[in-house]
Amino acid sequence: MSDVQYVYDEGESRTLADRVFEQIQTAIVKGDIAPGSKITEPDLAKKYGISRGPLREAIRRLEGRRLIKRVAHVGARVVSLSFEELLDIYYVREAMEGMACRLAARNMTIEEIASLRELLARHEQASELKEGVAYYQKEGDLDFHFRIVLGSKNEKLTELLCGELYHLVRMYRYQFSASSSRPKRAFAEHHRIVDAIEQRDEELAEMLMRRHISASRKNVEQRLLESKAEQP
Amino acid sequence: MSDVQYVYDEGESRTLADRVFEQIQTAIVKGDIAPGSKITEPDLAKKYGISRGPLREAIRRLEGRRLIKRVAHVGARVVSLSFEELLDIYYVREAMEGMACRLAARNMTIEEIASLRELLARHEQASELKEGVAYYQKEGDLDFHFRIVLGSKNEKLTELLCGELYHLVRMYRYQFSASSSRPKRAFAEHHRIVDAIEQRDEELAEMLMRRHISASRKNVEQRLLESKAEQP
DNA sequence: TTCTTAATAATTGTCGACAATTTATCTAGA
DNA sequence: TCTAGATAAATTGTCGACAATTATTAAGAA
Repeated sequence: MSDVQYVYDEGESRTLADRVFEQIQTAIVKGDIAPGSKITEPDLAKKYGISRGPLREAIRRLEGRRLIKRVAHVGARVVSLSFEELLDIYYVREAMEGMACRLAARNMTIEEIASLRELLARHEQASELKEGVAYYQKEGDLDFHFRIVLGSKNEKLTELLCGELYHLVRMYRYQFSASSSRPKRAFAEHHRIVDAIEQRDEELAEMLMRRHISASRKNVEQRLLESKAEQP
Repeated sequence: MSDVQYVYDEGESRTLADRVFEQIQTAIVKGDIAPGSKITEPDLAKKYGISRGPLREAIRRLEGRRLIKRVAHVGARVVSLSFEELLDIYYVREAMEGMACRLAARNMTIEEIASLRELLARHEQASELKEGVAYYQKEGDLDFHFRIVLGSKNEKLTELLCGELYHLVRMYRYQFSASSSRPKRAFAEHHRIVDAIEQRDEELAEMLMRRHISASRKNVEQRLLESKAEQP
């Protein structure tokens, strides 16, 4: 009587290595494992209660996502964040999300566009309540960008942005608390972007998104200069 | 049948998993392992003369590079190539290499620019000899794009393009023999791009690169339509 | 025949042990 | 006291064995 085991779905039927991969990824992004710190296999294995086999597979995947760097026979370290890399990422985002926005203006359905507007409205409300700082800056803003990327209907674009770059973006936000400090203006820009998408104006949609991200970058650059002037 | 192939040492102190990773990657790109075919761990382990441990680590890295897709408890398959994905890749390249070209106009040294011109001259010669088909289409064209990406001095851009996307591009070229079939025009475009870089005209450099890649994409789209018209 | 189902084979997932290499520690000599 | 070399400890790399899951085959009933 081999009863089918539809119970026991607790953690889905993913593999140990898969789950640990995500756990470590989250830990790195949130800073629970400090940037630049060493990854010691026996320690981590003990911490997550698994053997080194699956752990090493997870580490190799993290390496592929460029969240850790490995040297043969020496070990792996969590990547360390630098201002230069942050700026590099902004340029990549400007290019890719600009293109995503162009394609979104071409391919998003009217339902998706309506849902996007709804999202903006919710953010606006939440940010009014909290004086436009907390919620918006953390995950809310990325939600908006996330949806536009999905709206491009371009799989490769989505993979590269959502599957790789956004983890780094979140990592910076968590640890540098790099909130854009210009929520009002950012909101206005978001609205104009949706307008352009709704009007199917690809050219304008791309341009507005690029300006939007470019403005964030300049903001960061500005603050970098100021902090350098303060304590040289 | 003790087929002891791939026993060349190279003397490098890399790890087994690292070497097998590259070997499999090359095999996939060149089509020695067919797209869509299943990756069976015991088979591959025997073929490369290693145990399943390092092999699995290599597979996890390939998974990260999106050259193979894995399903838990079922196995891994080499990605299968589709026309849609090829077009998706063109859009990503248009965006990212356009930005790379803009940054190259800003950051390339005059030595690098001179070297780039030299490369073009060499390609031109080689392609005249071979009637502008063979060498240029394979690796030569990618060399050009490769250098411009490096010239951007943007690490993230370089990682994403050279470390991930270009493998797929080469894979398509090898297996679809997707040579651009417009070598003369492509050459002219390359020259104008270098001109713009040399003049430090970021705006123009980006625009020309985008047009260049966009034209290739349209070329492919056109051929797709034709082949569909022939045998529907 | 065709579908269901049990038994079997093959493949993937996990583990612990051992080897190779690096890092840390300690002693000897100047 | 400091450096150099040797020794010891710790960490990474590799392997083979076993468990868990899935794919395949065979047999039987509608």
